[in-house]
Amino acid sequence: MAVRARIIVHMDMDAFFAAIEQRDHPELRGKPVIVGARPEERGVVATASYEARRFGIRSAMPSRTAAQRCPEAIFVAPRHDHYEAVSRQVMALLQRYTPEVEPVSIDEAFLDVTGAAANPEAAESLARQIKTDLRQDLQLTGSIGIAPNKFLAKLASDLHKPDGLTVVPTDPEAIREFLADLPASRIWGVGPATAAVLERRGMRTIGDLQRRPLPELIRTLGASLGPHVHRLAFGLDDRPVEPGPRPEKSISRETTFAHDVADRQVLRRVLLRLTEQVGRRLRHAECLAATAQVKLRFADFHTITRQQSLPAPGCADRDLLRAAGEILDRIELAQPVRLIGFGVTGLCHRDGASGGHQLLLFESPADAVARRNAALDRAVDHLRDRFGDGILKRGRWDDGPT
DNA sequence: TCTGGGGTCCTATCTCCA
DNA sequence: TCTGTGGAGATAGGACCC
Repeated sequence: MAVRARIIVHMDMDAFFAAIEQRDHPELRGKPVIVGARPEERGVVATASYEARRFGIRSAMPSRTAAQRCPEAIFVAPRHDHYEAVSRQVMALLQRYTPEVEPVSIDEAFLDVTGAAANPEAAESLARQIKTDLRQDLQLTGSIGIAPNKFLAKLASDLHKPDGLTVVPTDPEAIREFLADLPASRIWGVGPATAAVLERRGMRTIGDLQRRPLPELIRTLGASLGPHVHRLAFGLDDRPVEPGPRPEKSISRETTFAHDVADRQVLRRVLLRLTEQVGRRLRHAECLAATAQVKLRFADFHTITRQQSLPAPGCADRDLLRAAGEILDRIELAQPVRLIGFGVTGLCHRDGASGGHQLLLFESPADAVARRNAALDRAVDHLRDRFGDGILKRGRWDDGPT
């Protein structure tokens, strides 16, 4: 019996953050709205409304440039917690149609509707119903692509934004034609650096890639990226839709200074705050981390990361702070710093452990200290959850909070 | 123009150890 | 005891994505 082709839907919300702000604040509707840093700050545009995009404003553009291009633009500070709550509503809405929903980011998801729709026509009608529900229930719009696989569905959802619906043909020859004229950079994994390498070898469009043999792409892009790009150029992609949230693999926090900082004590103070924020998120996620990492970006934009393994996987502020401090002390500050960050990787779930330290029948003095520190961290987290970050401040780098 | 923040994945290199 | 080798893990950085 022949296996029926899969039907994959990709749903991508239109100008998500800006659309939520315009929905919640009617006075912003029809106006150029920019969610992101204010123009006088060092920062960029997170999302621009379609009215702002008409002025050439795009995500990741410096806010200062955006203000120059559109002086009447209204800048709004991002409300990430709110956008995440709306995102959960969107994902719940999609779950009405199939349990096979894979959230890809805060504003997009893949759905495998092979079981829910008998054919592409039925999938198209299902997609129209999703768009109607989004508009009626959440007063938001999204663009949808329907295709035999994830790569093509994502490509299709982007072709007719905003509020678009694009169906990709299923016939391989038609797929090849559909892709041929698109720039090579439309392939997942081909960013500016790889696109430049391809361009230097005369490969500008996906059609150019289709005409090159696999060994040439492997020579050009390597043993991993070469075959990946070759398959996608022909629209071949067998990655399954994986429902449910993805497990976290790292947690980090970073901040860019308004003015570059050369004072090591200032860097330590900021690093302390970032480390505590990461520790709190780690404990909320009930995870332990194996590795701590400090990131510095210097005035000339050169960026370095330095990491070290923790003595044992943990989530206690004291352990994270010790590692962060040791890493920072090892770094020579040849020039002022514009960005500092702290992160943890090598995460594992804290199954059955108490604050990262197993409860023991006969507790050693070190275990007792660790247990008391874990209890202290939990108490501090609880207070900060209720009253905000400013409620407690650590007295010294290696102190408990006071 | 002057370049955020939070992630994932891949690769190269180094170090340690058997 | 010394040397060579290969694998595993740690580390650093680059590219990419939203």
